[in-house]
Formats: sequence, structure tokens, C-alpha cells
Amino acid sequence: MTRATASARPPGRPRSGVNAVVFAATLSAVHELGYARATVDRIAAAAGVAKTTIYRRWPSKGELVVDCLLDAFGPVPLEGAGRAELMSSAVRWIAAKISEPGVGDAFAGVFSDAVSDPALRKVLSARLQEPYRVALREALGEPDGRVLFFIDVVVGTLLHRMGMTGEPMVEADVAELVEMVVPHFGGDAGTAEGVSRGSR
Amino acid sequence: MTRATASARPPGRPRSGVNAVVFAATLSAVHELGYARATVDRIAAAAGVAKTTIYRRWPSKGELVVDCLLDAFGPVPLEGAGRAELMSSAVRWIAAKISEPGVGDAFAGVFSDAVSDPALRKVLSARLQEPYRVALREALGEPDGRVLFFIDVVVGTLLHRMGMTGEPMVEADVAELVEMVVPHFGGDAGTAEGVSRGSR
Amino acid sequence: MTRATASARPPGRPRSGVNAVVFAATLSAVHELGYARATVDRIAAAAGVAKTTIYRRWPSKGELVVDCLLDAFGPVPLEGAGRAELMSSAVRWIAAKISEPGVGDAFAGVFSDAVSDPALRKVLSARLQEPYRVALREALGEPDGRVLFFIDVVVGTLLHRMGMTGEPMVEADVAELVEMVVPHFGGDAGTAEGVSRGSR
Amino acid sequence: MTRATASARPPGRPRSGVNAVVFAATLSAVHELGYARATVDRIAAAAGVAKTTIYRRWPSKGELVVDCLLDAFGPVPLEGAGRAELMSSAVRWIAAKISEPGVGDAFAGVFSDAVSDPALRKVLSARLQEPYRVALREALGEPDGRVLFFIDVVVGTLLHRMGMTGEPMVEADVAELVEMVVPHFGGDAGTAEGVSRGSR
DNA sequence: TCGTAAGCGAGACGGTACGTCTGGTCTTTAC
DNA sequence: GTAAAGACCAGACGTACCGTCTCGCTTACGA
Repeated sequence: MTRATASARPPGRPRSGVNAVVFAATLSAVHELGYARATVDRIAAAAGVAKTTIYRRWPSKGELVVDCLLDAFGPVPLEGAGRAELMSSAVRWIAAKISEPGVGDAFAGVFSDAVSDPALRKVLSARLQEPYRVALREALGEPDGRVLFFIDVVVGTLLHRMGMTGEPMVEADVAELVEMVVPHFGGDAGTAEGVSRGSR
Repeated sequence: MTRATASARPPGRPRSGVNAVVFAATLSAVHELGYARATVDRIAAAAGVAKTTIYRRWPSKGELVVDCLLDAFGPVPLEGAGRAELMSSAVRWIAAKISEPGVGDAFAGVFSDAVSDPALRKVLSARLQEPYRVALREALGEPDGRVLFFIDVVVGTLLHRMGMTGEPMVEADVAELVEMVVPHFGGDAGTAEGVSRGSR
Repeated sequence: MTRATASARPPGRPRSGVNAVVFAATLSAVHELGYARATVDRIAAAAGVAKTTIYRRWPSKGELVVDCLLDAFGPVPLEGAGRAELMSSAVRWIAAKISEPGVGDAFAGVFSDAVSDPALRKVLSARLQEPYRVALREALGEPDGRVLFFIDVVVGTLLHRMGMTGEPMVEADVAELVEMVVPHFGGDAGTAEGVSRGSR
Repeated sequence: MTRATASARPPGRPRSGVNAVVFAATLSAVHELGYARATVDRIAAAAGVAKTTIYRRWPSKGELVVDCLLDAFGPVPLEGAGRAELMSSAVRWIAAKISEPGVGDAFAGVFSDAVSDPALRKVLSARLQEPYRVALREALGEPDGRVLFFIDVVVGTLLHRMGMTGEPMVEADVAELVEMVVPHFGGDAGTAEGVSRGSR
């Protein structure tokens, strides 16, 4: 085994590092124009890149935005003393992310496109939901169904507020959201008597 | 003053009763094709009506769908012995409605469109959210903010599930949703000590 | 017979008379920019018309140009005392048409596109060649094969000159072309001994 | 004679014999897909060569095809007893070449492209027409104008037939072409009145 | 019974975005 | 220096949809 089995590096001109620039341009365009009017052409122009370059990397506008969100979110911060703190920090983290300029719009935008586009829906759930679901499942020790329900509640609530008002949820309401979900999902393992008293 | 206060009747040819047909065609088209591909042309064709007729009655596709949903929902059923039962029945009612073929897709669809369209957002919140907010406020005796939060949680969760999976939320999860919100919003007036213990 | 059997008029908004405007814009654009760079977008803009309007009427750029040429050519002038005069005037007519600004370029352009596009080739031969072939066949009393050959020689020669030099054929060469084809196709019926001595 | 007469040899790595391969791939691609869809990418792939290699050797698709045709044609065969036979053999030679698979399509294709591209037109006339014009002028002893006209007629006719029908001109029509041009250009110097006009 | 006001069907039209394709250039690595 | 591989740019193409507009026709009411 001389030179490593895995390809040393693919031949041809390597891709230039435009992903970050495109992501920034995407968020900025979505923030300023809204999801629907954030044209691929406009994003390309803002990023100083040809449209073909974008379509070479992402097969559709939807997938571009999904990757963009993935990049914007990064991994869930799962530090925290107990379950309560852990859940609380996760909720506050996603709420903060969705509040960032462009992110909430972009999220709601792809989400809405995905409603009518099964292919995009698959991408959305596989790329954007799956990793967090897995991470949360391991951190909380809850079955998949519960974790998915947790995500539905938290993200759904935040997006609904965003969609209805055009503004991200204010701090006080995020706090109430935390107060609602933490007890339900078992405030603190060991102390709470009704952990996962859900019917499942 | 003899002639009645409300205008006896507007001049010109009265509108024929096509609204119901258009609503049905809309839901059916959305159910079969998804929101985005449920073209106004297609809806018109399915309803056996000219596109002009639709645009004479509704200024945009979004408002058509809003009216369609309004028609599909009807008033909230607010019967129920106590607060708990009342909230529970409201949650189950909206969950059932969103499960009806086409309704969930249509709801998620307009909702998504509204993200990038402030005008539609205004319509959505004024026509589709307002009436239920008022009804719930009076039935529950909670301040506006709490009621809005309640709606965000319930509807947001249901729509997120619908958008992510393409399927309405199953009964077991609806039950869990009830179990989560009812205690939080004050299980039963009078007995519960922590009614609206929320931070507001 | 009260109202005439033939449909009084089709329903819907009648087409506005944009054809002529589009034809003019097409020739002008082709003349100024050449066939390839005479974009449909540019033609539409020059005609003050939406691109969709063009694509509603003509399925492709090629067919638009074919119709444009058809409009520019008009019917063959088949007056003339004898066969010789008739042929001569036809040759000079097509030579003059091809010399008009834009026409030659447009002709050579579609022609070239048709080489790689069987569908366009069919349109070209059916719409642009057929009528003239029929008219010439009846005027000259020659079999189809001979008429097609006549067209190949005359149009082919003129286009080849145009394509090679970028300029239409000068008068002297057109005269030589006439001198070549007229004797070959039977100078004048009755007098010429070798009328259509061809074997077809 | 050890060192060869001219240039010992250019420095650097000698070009491998890819020209022939590319020419073959070009003709084959054009034959199978038509000129327009015979992409440079596809030609490169078919030749097992990188696109860069093609663009290093030929500055544009047009020039590649011109060289390809030059290679396919080779020199005009100018043997023949008298003028008539000489012209006849030249016509039949070019007709046969244009009938070869891919050659006619390629010729018509570049020709068409040249209409909108002055640079390509220059190349076309300088590389593809000039040598034959010179050879014919010396062989026939006609002035340049006449020779160019001869080429316009013969090549124009053959290409027009090819472009309109998609098929090369059949033998019978080639014969008629010969019968038309030979007398016009002076069948046999001074003597022959009707050289081989009845050959069909 | 006629005029006015509006509803309605059919479809053209403007505008705008999407995603695809191509020609041609540039960058990197390997020989 | 030549070649392979492929990223990149610029920009045209054809399609889809929305919402508006233009017609001709029909239905109602009121004078």
C-alpha cells in the first residue's frame, strides 16, 4: 500500500472557493428582496460569479438555499448541564439563527417551495433535518418520533411566527417556548416524575 | 327610511354562484398537483370557469386560497366543559382540517408565499388568523399575546410536519401536541394553580 | 342563410397587429447584428413586444425568420412574354430580394440552422420553397425535379456568394447567372430547338 | 542528405497525431448529430482528447471544421483531356466529396456560421476557396471573376440541395449541373458547340 | 323596450424567473 | 512545452407562471 487508496486528488482544475461568497450573496439577497425575488441571476451577480457556476454546484435554487442554511446553522450546540439546559440552549440557538438577517426568510422560503416539490422536500429533510435529529436523539436519549415532534414544535412555531408577522419571534416568546417544551420533554432526567409521559 | 340601510342590491348582472365550485377545484388541484403547480389556469379549467372570473373575485392566487381555506375551516368549535377540553377540541379540530385533502398543502403553500409577500401576509393574518384569535381570546380569557403564541405553536407544528413529510400529522402526535399545550396554557381554570404562569 | 356559416370571429382577445412590427424588427436586427446575434430578446425589445408574445406565435427563432422571409418575399412575379423573360425576371426578382438589407443574412441564417435541424428544414422547404416551386412549375411547365434544380442553382448561387463575401451578388454576375440558366432551361418555347432537353 | 532540408525540427514535445483523430471525430459527430449539436465537447470526447487540446490547435469551432474539410477534400484533381472534361471532373469530384458522410453537413454548417461571423468568413474564403480558385484559374485560363462565379454556382447548388433536403444531390442532378456549367463556361475551347450535353 | 351596468368566456399580452446549453478561456496537474 | 481534466464566464434559448387587458356575449335591472 504505497500511495493511499483514496484518490490523492481529482484531476482538473480544482473548484475555486466561491461557496462562501455565494452563501453570503444568497442570504443578503434573500434578506433584501425576499426569497421569491432573490433570483439566481441576482445571487450570481452579487457573488460575482456566473450563473453556470452556481448550477454546476447546486442543481436548483432550492438545494442552494438548503446548503446555505446548513452552512449558516452549523452544528447544534449541545452543551448544557442537564436535559433542561440542553433543550433550552438548543431552542434558543435555533431561534437566534432564524433571527439572523436572511436566514429566517430563506428557511421559510425553501420550506414553502418544498411543500410542492417532493424532491426538494426529500433534500430538506435529509440534509437539514436529519443531522440535527440524530444529534438530538443521542443527546436526549429519546426515540426518533419524539425528537421529530420536538423539532416540529420548535421550528414550526418559530417559522409560523416569522411567516405571519414577517419578524422573528421576540425574546419573551422564545422564553415561553422554552418553558413549554422543557417540562413536556422531561425537565430534568431523574427529578421530573413525568418524563416522556407522552402517549407513545 | 324605507329602503333598507344596506344597498338593496348592486346594479348589473349578479354574480353566479361559482365560488363553491372554484373552492372545490382549488383544493382538488392543490391536492393533486401541489400548491405551486396548481396554476390559476388549471384551477379555472377544473372549475369550468374563465380565468377572468377568478381574478374578478380574488385579486391574487393567494387571496383565493385564503378564502378557500376560510370556507374549508368554518368557525372554530368552542364547545367544551372546561378550558382543557376547549383547547383540546380546538387543536384536534384544526389538525383534522389540515389533514383534509388539499387543505394542508394549500395552507402551507399560501403561508410560504406570504413569506416573500407582505401584502399577502397582511391578508393571511387579518382574514385567516384574526377571527380565530378573537374567538379564542374570548373563550380562553387570555391576552392577545398568549393566544397568538398558542396559534403559532399549534398551527406551526402541524404545518411543519406537513411540509417536512408531505403527510398530515398522525393522531398519536396530535395527542401529544394536546398534552403539551393544555398544561402549559392552564389545564383547567380554577383548579390549576399555575394558569398563565408564563412570563408575560 | 342568415349569419354566414364561417365563424364570425374567434372568441377571446384578438391578436394585435404585431406581426408586421416583429418582422421589421427581425430584419433590422439581423441586418445590424447578423443572424446569430439577432437574439429573440433583442428582436422582442426592438419590436416593443414581450418575448413570450413572439414565442406564442412562432415556436422557434427559425420559424419566425421563415415567416419573416415569406412576408418579405411575397409572391413570385411571373409576368413576362416568353419563357426566357419569365425566368430572367424570376432570377432578378429573387436576387433583388436577397440583396435587401437583412433578407440575405436572414435567409442564409435559417438555411444554416436548418442544416442541423430536420424540423426546421421541413418548415423551410414546405413554407418557403413549396409555394414558389408550385408557381414555377405551372408557369414553366417543367417537372418538379427540374424546377427544384432551377431553384437550387439560382438560390444556391446567390447564397453562396452572399455567404462567401458578405455582400449580395453584383448586377453583372446576376446577369451572367441569367445567361447561364435561361439557355439551359430552354430559352424560348417554340424557337429554341433544345427546349427542356433534359431527360426528366 | 542527413539533416532534412528545412527546419531541423521544432523544439519541445512533438505534437502527437491527434489531428487526424479529431478530424475523424468531427466528421463523425457532425454526421450523426448535425453541425449545431456537434459540440466541441462532444467532438473532444469522441476523439478521446481534451477540449483544451482542440482549442490550442484551432482558435474556434469554425476553423476546426474548415481544416477538417480541407483535410477531407485534398487537392482538386485537374487531370482531363480538354476543358470540358476538366470542368466535368472537378464538378463531380466536389459533388462526391460533399456526399461523403459528415462532409456536406459540416460544409453547410460552417458556411452558415460564416454568414454572421466576418472573421470566419475570411478564413473560409482564404483557406477553403482560395487554393481551389487559384488552381482552377490556371487550369481554365479564366479571369478570377469567372472562376469565382463558377465556384458559386457549383458549390452553391450542391449545398443548397444538401441544406434543403438533408441529402446530397443525386447523380442525375449532378449530371445536369455539369451539362449546365460546361457549355456556359466554354465547353471546349473554340470548337465544341454542344459538348457532352446529352449524356444522361 | 331600450339603455346601462355588470358578469362571463376565451385568450392575447407583458413581465419575470427558471434551468439548460454552448463556445471559448483559464487553472491545475502530469508527462 | 504538450496534454488531460474540468472549472469558469457570458449569454442565448425555450418554458412556465402570474396578473392585466381586450374583446364579444349575456344577464339583469330601471326608465
